[in-house]
Amino acid sequence: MRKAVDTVFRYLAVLQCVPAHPARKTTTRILAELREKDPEFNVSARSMQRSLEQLSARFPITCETVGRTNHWYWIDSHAMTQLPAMTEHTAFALRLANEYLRPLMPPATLRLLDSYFNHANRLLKGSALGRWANRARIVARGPLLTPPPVKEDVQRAAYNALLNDRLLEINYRSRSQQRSQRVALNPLGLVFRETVAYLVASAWHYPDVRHYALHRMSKPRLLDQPAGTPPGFRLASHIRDELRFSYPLASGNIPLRAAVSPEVAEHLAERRLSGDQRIARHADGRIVVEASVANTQELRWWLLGFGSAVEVLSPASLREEFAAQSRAMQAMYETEAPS
Amino acid sequence: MRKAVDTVFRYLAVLQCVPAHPARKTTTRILAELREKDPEFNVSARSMQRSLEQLSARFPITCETVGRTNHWYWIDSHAMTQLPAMTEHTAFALRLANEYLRPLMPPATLRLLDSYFNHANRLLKGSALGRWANRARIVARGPLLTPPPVKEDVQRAAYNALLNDRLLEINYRSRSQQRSQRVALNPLGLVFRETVAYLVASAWHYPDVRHYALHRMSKPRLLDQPAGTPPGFRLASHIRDELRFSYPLASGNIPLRAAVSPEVAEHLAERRLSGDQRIARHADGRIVVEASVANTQELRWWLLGFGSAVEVLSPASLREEFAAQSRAMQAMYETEAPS
DNA sequence: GGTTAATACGACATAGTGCGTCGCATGAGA
DNA sequence: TCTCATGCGACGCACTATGTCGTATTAACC
Repeated sequence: MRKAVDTVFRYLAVLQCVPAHPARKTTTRILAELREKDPEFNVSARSMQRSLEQLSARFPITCETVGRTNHWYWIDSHAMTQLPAMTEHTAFALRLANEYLRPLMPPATLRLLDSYFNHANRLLKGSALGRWANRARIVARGPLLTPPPVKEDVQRAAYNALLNDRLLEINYRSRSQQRSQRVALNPLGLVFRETVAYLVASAWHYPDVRHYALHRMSKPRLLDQPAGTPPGFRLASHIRDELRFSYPLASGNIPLRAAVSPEVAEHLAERRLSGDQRIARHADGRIVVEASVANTQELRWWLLGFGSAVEVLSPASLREEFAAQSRAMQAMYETEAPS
Repeated sequence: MRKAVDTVFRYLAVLQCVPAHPARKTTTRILAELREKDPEFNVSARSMQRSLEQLSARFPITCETVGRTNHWYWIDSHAMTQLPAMTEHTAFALRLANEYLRPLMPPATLRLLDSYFNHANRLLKGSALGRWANRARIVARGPLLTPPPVKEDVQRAAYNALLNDRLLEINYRSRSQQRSQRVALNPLGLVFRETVAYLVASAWHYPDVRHYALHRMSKPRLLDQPAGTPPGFRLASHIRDELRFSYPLASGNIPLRAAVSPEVAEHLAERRLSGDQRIARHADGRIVVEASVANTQELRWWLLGFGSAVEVLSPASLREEFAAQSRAMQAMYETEAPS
């Protein structure tokens, strides 16, 4: 039964089945995959050949003829079409997302999303929204840190190794040693800390689990040997243990009480620290914030950043930490600056 | 003249032209838009009606008949197809992006991107990558602040007003006043500060430009009157001026010199403060970082967050600021905590 | 309330095209 | 050299997409 809608449907399925550039599929493979996915895919091989040929006239797909068989692929993965089409609002949101993510994500990971951002930009360029570049600004916290560049092949290999549970052989240039060293890693997880991506892995024979920054890797090679997970390994608990000293992620919450300046109170009135946050204005003019928050290092950073605009009242242990911190700082700054 | 496979591609064009749910287009509008885009779109209106009806049988599009005219739209914006299909790596990157953005973006803006994230999640669910939820973690800086919810209609109206240069009438509940007030705003720009979105606008007759938080708006109504931009207004300079006290974005860079702990040095070795950052290890064991950085409030927050692990050496003015800050903190904490 | 414009939709005839089938050419592997 | 797999040209037919016309319904306007 030949209906144009069916044809459209089928063509879309074909287009979705054709892979993006580095990969490719033969005509018969595409047909087989589609037949398997949808049993009512009753077209002859000839029709499939014709479909692909037709589609290649209007979409950026081509075939490379090796021998007698055609291998199909998308030429330009940046040329993207989607149904339904992206709206201007969504395009704008994507543009914002891009700006937000740029200082946070490893560049190689971000590059995977480039086609989306490009698509959004192309859409906005034509419309009145194009001016929005000058009409929206993101005021970020913290300075813009420059993310270290990760080699694209390293990123791909690391993701693949983790995905397929395979050993990953790389040159690793650790911070302490100048020269890089060839190691085979047993990938267990990925941790992103600000802009840096770390592969959580155990080196070849050794049982201990360590962190390897992706940007210090080079010359990746996927080994055929399957990787093994140490019994009982769980990424969440590993992070808690491994990063205990630098970034403790305590499980329990603590009841925080702090006196804050009007500016900070205003800040917190809009973005609450927790669901149960309460802000009370005392008789003496001080504003006290109460909230149960996770007892983390990040909390300390964040509170400390406000300086004298925030005074931790309780828990007593946290107050003592801050008192010690301020004593140390005061001692530091009261001496003359060394040249 | 009905050329070969034209029908099929025309149907595709129609599918791309039909908007996602909240929006909708009439049959004639779709025809007009397509005719304008592609001059060889010589089909009768009747054909277009038939096309849409046919497509609605296999694709999630429907029409709502208001009066005598049909308004078409995609039912389920979550059902998305993109060409070429999303790869697993990209899906994973999107998933990460989602996690990164959640604490940063206004929820309503984030919701515009939901279909992408959902699409990615659906893709990952089936594959081996599904486990990646337990294999990747983002270690963020700062506690998770709860973003204030923005009403969806407010967000849409605000974006539309800015896009079409139209006056926006809303109920605004300012922080100081309990009751909300009806105001007509002249939209000029959007500013995102942490998770809060502000509309930069001037109220009806008044010449001064102010910031209106989106989450304090309700009952939006787009007016037909065109909005006007004050002569010489530029968002970037406005932010610099308006936010001078809370978030100064000074234009010039300052040469920062700071003594840091080994941990902070390690941190900075990976994410550089600036392109010219240098880290020197002095004879007495102290590590000194030099970089030219923007002279902003965020820089102070960020440096202060490290507490006694960072000692600002120069510029002298900045060091004096930090010395004063630490004196104030010390004074604060050496007195007993008030109950 | 009457009139007009706009839109949707059913019916019908016809052209022309998508699809299956067949057969041949070509390249790879045994 | 033989065999198998794939691509591709050709052919014929069924069937569907399309334009046209007429009618029903609604909104808008005087």
